[in-house]
Amino acid sequence: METMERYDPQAIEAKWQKVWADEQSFHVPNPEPSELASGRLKSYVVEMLPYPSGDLHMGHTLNYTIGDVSTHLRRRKGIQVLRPMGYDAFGLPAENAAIKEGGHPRTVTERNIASIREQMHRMGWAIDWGREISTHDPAYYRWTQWLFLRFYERGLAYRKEAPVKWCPNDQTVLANEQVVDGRCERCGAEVEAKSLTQWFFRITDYADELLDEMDLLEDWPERVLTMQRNWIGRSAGARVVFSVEGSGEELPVFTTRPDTLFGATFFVLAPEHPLVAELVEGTEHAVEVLDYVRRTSARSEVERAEKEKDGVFTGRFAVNPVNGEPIPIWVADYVLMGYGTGAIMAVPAHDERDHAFAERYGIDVRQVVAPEGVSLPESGAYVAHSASEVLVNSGAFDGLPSPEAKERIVADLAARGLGEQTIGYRLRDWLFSRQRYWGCPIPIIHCPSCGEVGVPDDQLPIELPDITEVAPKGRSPLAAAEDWVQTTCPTCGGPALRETDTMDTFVDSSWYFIRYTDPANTELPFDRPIADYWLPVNQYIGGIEHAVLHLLYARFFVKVMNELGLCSFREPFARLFNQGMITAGGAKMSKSKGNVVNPLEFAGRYGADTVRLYTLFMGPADEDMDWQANGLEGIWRFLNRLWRIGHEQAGKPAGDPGTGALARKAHRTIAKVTDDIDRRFSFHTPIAAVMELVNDIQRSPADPAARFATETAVSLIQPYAPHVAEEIWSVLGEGRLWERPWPEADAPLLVEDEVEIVVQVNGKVRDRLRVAAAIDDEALLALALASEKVQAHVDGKELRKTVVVSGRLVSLVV
RNA sequence: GCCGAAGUGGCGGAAUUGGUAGACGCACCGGACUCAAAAUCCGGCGCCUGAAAGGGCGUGGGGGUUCGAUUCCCCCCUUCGGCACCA
Repeated sequence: METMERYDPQAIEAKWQKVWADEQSFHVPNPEPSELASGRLKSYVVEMLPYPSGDLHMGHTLNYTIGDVSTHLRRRKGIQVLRPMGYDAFGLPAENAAIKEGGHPRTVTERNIASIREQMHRMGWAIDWGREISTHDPAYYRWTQWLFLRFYERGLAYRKEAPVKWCPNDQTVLANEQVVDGRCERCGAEVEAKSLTQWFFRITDYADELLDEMDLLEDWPERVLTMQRNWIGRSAGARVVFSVEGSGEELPVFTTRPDTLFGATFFVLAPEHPLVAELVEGTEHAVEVLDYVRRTSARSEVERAEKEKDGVFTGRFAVNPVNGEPIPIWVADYVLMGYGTGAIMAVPAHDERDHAFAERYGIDVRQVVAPEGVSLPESGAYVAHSASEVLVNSGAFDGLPSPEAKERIVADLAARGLGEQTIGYRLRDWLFSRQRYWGCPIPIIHCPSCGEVGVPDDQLPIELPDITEVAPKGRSPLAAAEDWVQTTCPTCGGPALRETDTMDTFVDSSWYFIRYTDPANTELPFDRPIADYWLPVNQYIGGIEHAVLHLLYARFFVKVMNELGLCSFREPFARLFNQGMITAGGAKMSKSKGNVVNPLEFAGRYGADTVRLYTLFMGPADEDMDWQANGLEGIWRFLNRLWRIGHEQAGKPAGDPGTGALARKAHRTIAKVTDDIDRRFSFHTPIAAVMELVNDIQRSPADPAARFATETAVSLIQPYAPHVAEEIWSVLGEGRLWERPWPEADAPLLVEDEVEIVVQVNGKVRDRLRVAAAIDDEALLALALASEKVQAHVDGKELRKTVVVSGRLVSLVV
């Protein structure tokens, strides 16, 4: 036998990567204005852009290989596919690295970008490099600032003093979404409560749209939608106005149980409630109450939640609007200022927390709803509410079912101006200002006479000044750049100061997927017709960790951009795929644990194709997977086998494959691979299917369909392993594989002409018969009954029932 | 506590609409080739029982529906994820 070149992934991969780079094979130009409505098949595939940490990790490899498979498949189906890449370049890691090294964050970031770009090329991903963007580039953040100003003009970005979460380690405030179990999402430090003046986006104005417009999404994982729903936390209830006895001052509360109003036996204010100090001023309770408020503010969130419920009496009373009854007003930290009105009516008979509190302080418990027909137990009984209950002890409302009572009581209050139906949300406004250097400057000027003034558009971008001391000190390091801070007011021309906080990086990443469509635009963030042509994103791919961060913010941004007339779509991402996490030894990979697996290391040993295939072969891409390096061997063997078979078959004439078993297998494989990737988003099962096909070819290399089957296998594996597939194709097929049409299965050949039929007796498999697929049910039943193995179990017993499923089985009951 | 997802050989996993459980791969065992090794190829590989043919059991546990259940229903256990003093 002639000697054959060995499979040498390093040489092959370098060769094809050079071709793709030189020819810009994956560059997709925007359509001309006249082509926008051409009805041409197009698709927009975006993967969450990487934070340029310098090293490509397994998460990137999985993410971008999924995107690559989707992209190649769509492209070869004749669809014009946009698939760009960029860098989420602002943020703490680069800044912290720079502080450690003594360099500038920009230097560190740009070095990392160069490195990660190089590694992406090395993996052979089919990216349109002509649209590369980076969020730290003034040409990009100019438009982040421009968008901020549009939000600001509409009152959707505002500054206020509020209780906020502060990370003592990162020396900056955090958004609610960045606090996990009372800790900083990034560094794990326990967050502190502070009251500071900060910038917010009014995302709460969009709570209903963020919930209701989930209907516009084509296909998102249910778990992400559930997390967003939980996060927004919409609940229907009522606003009921109590008043302070004596002063008449209004004390509105939010409740989901207005039917229990007659059971309110006390009233509670959050310690941060603005009326607390006023209520106790000059009374004997003042010292104790103010002391309690001080102690509470020193407690962390976690501490507050875990300790036993406590509180103090203010000495004042609130008037219950349903019966005029005065009830004592307490201050307790189990009531949160951030939800509802920061005040509650407490109904200890029907709320566990209120009950615990009442027990501790000896407050009355008054039952006001009970299961229908049940006579009232002695006073003080605690009843958890159940499905069907009627009111008791509630004056004119006694006997009414709870749901009806809710409406009637609120209607009654509304008539007196003391209540209304309303909706409560858990979602808070998005706190986006940060006291750090390496972020997008907020384009605002503070003028002693004009107040807060937006920077005029023609002065954008407000560039981040170069400063040497970027370490955080609890206020923005930018404040130290005096030449930069000192400016003139655009309105009055007088001396003024620049805003020194920077934006959260989640602002940068809330619109980048639109910038890709028009990355060089110097007039606008993007051209509306072009953006409308490509968006919404047909396939968005990324990690689950952004379920309520980036994915919620980006949806909010797009809704506002839509209302600003910048685009006509309401949702950014039609379909979302969340890939699982790749762990090492069952644990999340991290530098501190020293268990980081570097894909490039394995690409150096086996080639990028093997690494790409293996990351997808490990398991379902949307589940977590543990990295087992020895599994790579199986993929390596498979590619070597494909290589050998490809070269063997290349020496044979390409005759008629016929309609034999191997030809049929090839067609079935085409159908399965296409369906699995396209419809099921199953990326690992197609690999197994192609392996099966290759195993079959190996068993019968002289089959008339062997060459066709080999071409098919190479063609089907191309989206996963584009280099080796291309190389084999160059000796086996015509043209360039990445430009070849995706194979189509021949429907008649998908049907087997002979099938295996299972015969069950009383539910147990007793025989398997090979029969013609076209056999009719009667003949099949006769054949089954004729089987010796079957007869051994039927054995003269009475046949009670027979079931024949054509092409599958015969089931006999005796 | 509430919500969601999952539990299948030694391991990763497959079984798409209720119809052959364990595809494909790893590991392991045996064989061929080789002076030998590597590579490659062929075969075996759920558990129990049996010389074999076969038989029994088997998809976290228990029940149910069905001719037939990994798949549907009920109860329970475990793991993971989210939310959590949200009134």
